[in-house]
Parts: sequence; structure tokens; C-alpha cells
Amino acid sequence: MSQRPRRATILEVASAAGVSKTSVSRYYSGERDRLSADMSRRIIAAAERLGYQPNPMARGLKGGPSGLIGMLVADIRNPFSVAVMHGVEQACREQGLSLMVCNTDNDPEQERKHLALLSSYRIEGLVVNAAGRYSEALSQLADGGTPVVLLDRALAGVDADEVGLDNAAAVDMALDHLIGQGYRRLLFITEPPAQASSRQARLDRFQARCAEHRLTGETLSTDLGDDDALAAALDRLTSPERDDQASDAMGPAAILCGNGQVTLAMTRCCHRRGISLGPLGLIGIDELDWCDLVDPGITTLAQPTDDIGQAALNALRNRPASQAGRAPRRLLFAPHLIARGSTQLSPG
Amino acid sequence: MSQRPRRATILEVASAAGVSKTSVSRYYSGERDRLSADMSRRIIAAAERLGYQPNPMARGLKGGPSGLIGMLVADIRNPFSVAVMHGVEQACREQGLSLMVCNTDNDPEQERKHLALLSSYRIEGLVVNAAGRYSEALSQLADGGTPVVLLDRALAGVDADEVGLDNAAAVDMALDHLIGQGYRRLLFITEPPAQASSRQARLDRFQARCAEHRLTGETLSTDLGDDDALAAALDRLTSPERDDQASDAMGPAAILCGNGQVTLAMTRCCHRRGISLGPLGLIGIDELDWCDLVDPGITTLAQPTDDIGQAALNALRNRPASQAGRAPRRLLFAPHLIARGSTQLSPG
DNA sequence: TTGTATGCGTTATCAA
DNA sequence: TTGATAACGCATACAA
Repeated sequence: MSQRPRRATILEVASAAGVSKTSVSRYYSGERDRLSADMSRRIIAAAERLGYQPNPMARGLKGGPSGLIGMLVADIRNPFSVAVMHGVEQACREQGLSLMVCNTDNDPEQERKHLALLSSYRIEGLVVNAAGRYSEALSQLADGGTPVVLLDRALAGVDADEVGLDNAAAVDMALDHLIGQGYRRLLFITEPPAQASSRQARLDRFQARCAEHRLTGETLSTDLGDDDALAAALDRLTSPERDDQASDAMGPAAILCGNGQVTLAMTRCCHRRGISLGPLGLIGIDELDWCDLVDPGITTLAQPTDDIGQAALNALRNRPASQAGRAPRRLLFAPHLIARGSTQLSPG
Repeated sequence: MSQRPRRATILEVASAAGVSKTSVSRYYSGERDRLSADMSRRIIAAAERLGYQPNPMARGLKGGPSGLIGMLVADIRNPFSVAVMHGVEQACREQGLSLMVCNTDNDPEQERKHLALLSSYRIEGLVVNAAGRYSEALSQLADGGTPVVLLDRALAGVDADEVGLDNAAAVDMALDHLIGQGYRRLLFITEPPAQASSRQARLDRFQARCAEHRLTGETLSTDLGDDDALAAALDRLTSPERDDQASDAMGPAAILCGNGQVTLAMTRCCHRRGISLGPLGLIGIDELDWCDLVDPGITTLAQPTDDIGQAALNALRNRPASQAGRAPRRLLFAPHLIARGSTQLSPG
């Protein structure tokens, strides 16, 4: 409709209200109490009429607060990431902040670009859940004073707090549950650990605890791309034809899936091969929509994603002014066991 | 590490390189060919050393291209939205654009805020998948010349193209499939149609086609909040105790779920009540991770989400300069039927 | 081919 | 309590 739909500027509002632009600026900078009632009235009237809204770019140029939080997500299609993002978002809303999300799709180049963008938009904080490599750009941002929180991964050389799952506790819970249910031969499956510290942490803990308990604890690292690797591991676990000893004597077998993606891939693999769960144990880290729906129900360790998201934003905001030399904080959350049929040896 | 981690400015690069800032600006504005080799070399060296990167805010202030595409998502936890977002993102990457995503969580206030933000960041286009109400802010943005594409919903009064599923074709496919499989009593379940035009379109088509075929075609609109509504509808459909006529004579019953969320809720409802699918038909619009995993497999109509995402970005970019009076384009995509056990009357 | 000067919309500093 | 003016970092018309 309108011929000149360009957004009104502070100057236009000022002249329309018959005041100086400084006053208008003050009004929008939260110094309303320092303006006379009459002035406030005229400003708001003019602004209303012109549909004025301060331009964040110009604002940002001057260095004022942007009210912007950024979030970098490695894989937007991972339900866990989305769930946490939702938590961050809720927290932002409560504090009147806006959240901008960039998906890097595990592409370092994208990560760099998005980082540069967010940084130049003067975000007041950044939640990062990106590829686990060291990032020069990220480090620069953190050194530049922008609070950074690492989500679900640690990154050496970057001055940032960490928020995520208590991986050791999670693995312990999984193992205790499996052992308590009578499983004795364990297999841990993970996506490549090099890409995320949490994967490595879970893997390490798994191996340590298995050794402690003197249990057979094998591990498989795969990118889930080829079903064959999963199938092979499955065969090894389920077929009792082993050289060393009679595996039956060693008791039933169970799989611990390192995250939701693995749980999906593994469940699918079992489903295809007609392997029924329960007799073969299956427990996964991360709760998913469908875990109560597929056959005996998939036992999971649910992460408190909302809490994690909230904590991430809090860590961003409550950070002590002087960071120098301070050891990064680590906010770890315990998971919640949801026991279902897939870890029940005999159908209840 | 660095004491003065503030990002380097064009001026600093210029003086470090011993040239004027204009030349540096030119270098970064794609006019490198108009600079002498020597100058280019010095500029890039200085920029490299200082880690210089142009400030998009300052750039944006002047009105240059921002290389930014915005996307508004109503519910980030909806896998369909995420899948489309991924498509948009891929397309952006190919064109060297950055995508910023804001989740409105179906909150009009959030939508308004995010819209204002994106708009002020001079986005070159906006993909909107938000609540289906008319939005003054959105309309203003579109009138202001920013290309807008409506995703999966129409919005009267907004000058924008539409991209999404061919809802009529989808419902037709579903109905043809169900009827072909022998189902005769049909129930369509949708989330509140008022919130999204696509829901209404699917509902309308369902009713029209059922009338055409002289089939019992009931509908249920629910927000999925209470399981009871679903359960009641289920009972009505499955229990043959009806007043009008012997329902058995009318043949087997099937449910068409209006989207993925409905499919999930309905599958869960059936699962809880021990109703086996197949004998009760179930088909859902939207393919989901777990559809091949739960009991007989859930038949779905998969949307070509990547194509839709691509098309959305294309619509944004290839838009004729003068929009005035032009009827909005409508880019509709046909779904792809994935037949599974849930629409097979007798187990194959 | 290179440089100078000006303006983009806002906030901050200072003066009134 | 208010206003004039100088930055902020960059692009661009214009001059050299």
C-alpha cells in the first residue's frame, strides 16, 4: 500500500514530536524517568503514528546492548539439540532477549561464517553446540569478551563454560540398570568420538566401568552411514559362536547406544533383522518421541533438556566480569532413567 | 590472550596497509579487479594479520546487500519444519547466503519481536512458517519490499508467494490408497484448522471427496492436548454399537492424520489401548523417523521437504522486481506415498 | 587507479 | 530536563 514504506527514523519521530532526537533516543533507552511527562507523551504519540522502531543496526554500531543471544547448532535435525534450543529460547523470552539460531550442519566453513555474522551483530552471548574441533573464530569471540557456553562438548583453548549431561553418571546409571536386569555382555555404540567430547567421555566411562566390573565391554565407533558395521557388531554379540569361551555362560547381551541417533539406527537394524529386544538388551542415551511406541518399548536415559537450556543461558548472563585465569565452570546434569521393555530379559 | 580483542576496523587495516580505507572497502565490495596488484597484496596482508572482517552492521546501515535470509518457524520441534529449514539452508549455502532462524513457539508476541529484529537486520528475504493469523508486521515488511515466502500456509492480505504441499493431491492420494485397500469408514484428525491454512485445505478436501465417494467421512479437530478426545473418536470409530446402521456392513475403518504431530498422538493412543493397526487403518501426512519401526509400520505421505525448502529460497530470489498487483505465486509439491502395514487390512 | 568527504540511524558527551 | 554534536564502521559520489 504505502509508497514509502521505509522504516521511520529517530529523526523523523523527533521532528514530528517537536523535540530533539536525543530525547527520543533517551525514551527508548530506558531513561524515560528523566523526561518530562509532556515530552514522553508527545514522543510516544509520534512514534506510534509513524510506527517507529529503533534500528538495532545503528544501535549496534554505537555499541549499545543488542538484546541478542546467538546459538550455533551442529545438526538441527538432532532432536536433542532442538530440545535444548527450546530451553534456551524459553529462558531468553523470560529475560526479554531474542535468540538467533544458526545451523552449521557440521560444516566448519559454515560455522566460521555464522560465527562471524553473529559476532558482528554484537550478540551478548553465544551457545555453541558445534563440531568439536578447535575454532580460531570461536576463541577470538570469547577472548573478545563475548560470553560463550559450550553445549554438550568441551573445547580446549576456548575460554568458555560448559553445560551438558553428566556423562559419567549417565553411563553408570545405564550400566547399573543393565547389570541389575541380568545382562552381562555389553556393547557400547557411539558416533565418532573425535567429533564431540561427550562421546569420548561416555566411551571412556563405559570402558572403565566394564573393566571394574570385569564385564565383557566391547565398543563400536561408527558414523551410522553403513548399516553393515552395526549389523556385524550385532552378529558378534548375538551369535554364541565365539572362540574364547561359551558365551552363553557369560550371560545375556545388551547394547548401550551413545545418543539418540545411534538408538534410532540400532533399533532399525534390530527391527530389520527380526531381533527382538529385551532378550537382547537395548538402552539409549536421549529420550525420543517414539521410544514408548516401538515394540517392547525402548529404555532410555532422558536428558533434562529444558534445564540444560536454561542453565546455558544463565551461565552466559551470570558470568563474573573478570574471566581472566578463571577455570571454566562445568554445569553437569544427571539424566533420568525411563525403563521400558527393551531392558527386560523375560517379557513381564 | 590479546589485550585489545576488539575487532579490527577498516581504518586500522587501511593504515596498516598504508592505503586509504576506500581501497580496503573496495577490496571487500568485490571490486578487487579495479585495484592494483600491489595494493591488493598489501590489503590482504594487513587484513589477514589483523583478522579483519567487515562489520555487517555498519554495512547494513548504509543499505548494501546483507547476504542474510531470515526464517520464522512456528514450532521448531516439528520435524517437518526442521526438514524444510534444512532444505532452505542448503539452498542458502549454495548461494553464499546465511540463514538466521527464529522460533516463535506459536507466540504472536515473539513473532512480532523476531520479525522486527530480522527486518532491521536488512534480511534480503524471509521464509515464514508461523501462526496463520494476519500479521501487521509481516505485511509491512512485505510492502517494504522484502521478499516474503509463506511456507505451508496462506495469509490473506500479505503480498507473498506460497510454497508447500499440494494438499488436495495429498488428501486424494491418501483417500485413494485407503479405499483401494478396502477401508470404508474414514476419520480425519487435524490440529485446529484456524491456525494454518494447510490444515483447513486438507480438511476441506477430505470432506469434499468423502461426499463424492459417498463415504462416511468424519472429522475431528483437536489440539492434541487431551488424549481423551482422540480416544473418544477412536471408540466411536471402532465400536460397532451405532444407532444409524450396522457399521460392519459399512466396512473397515481408517484414520487419516493431518500431520506428523497427529500421527504421533494417534499412534500413541492406539498403542495404549492395544488397538492393532492394519485392521484399523492409519495413514499420516508427513514421514517420520519411526514410521517404519512401530508395529506393522505406519503408512505415510512423505513431503519433499528438501525440494520445498529449495523452492522457498528460489521464490525469494527470482521474484520479479515489480510486485504490484501481481497475484501471489503458489508452488505446490506432491507428496510421496510410503505404504506400510498400517493400511493393510489383513497381515500380508 | 586511488583518495576525500559525506551520510546511514543511533547513542554518548557535553553544554545549556 | 533538554539539545547540539561527535562518534560508531562502512560505502559511495566525487575529485584527483
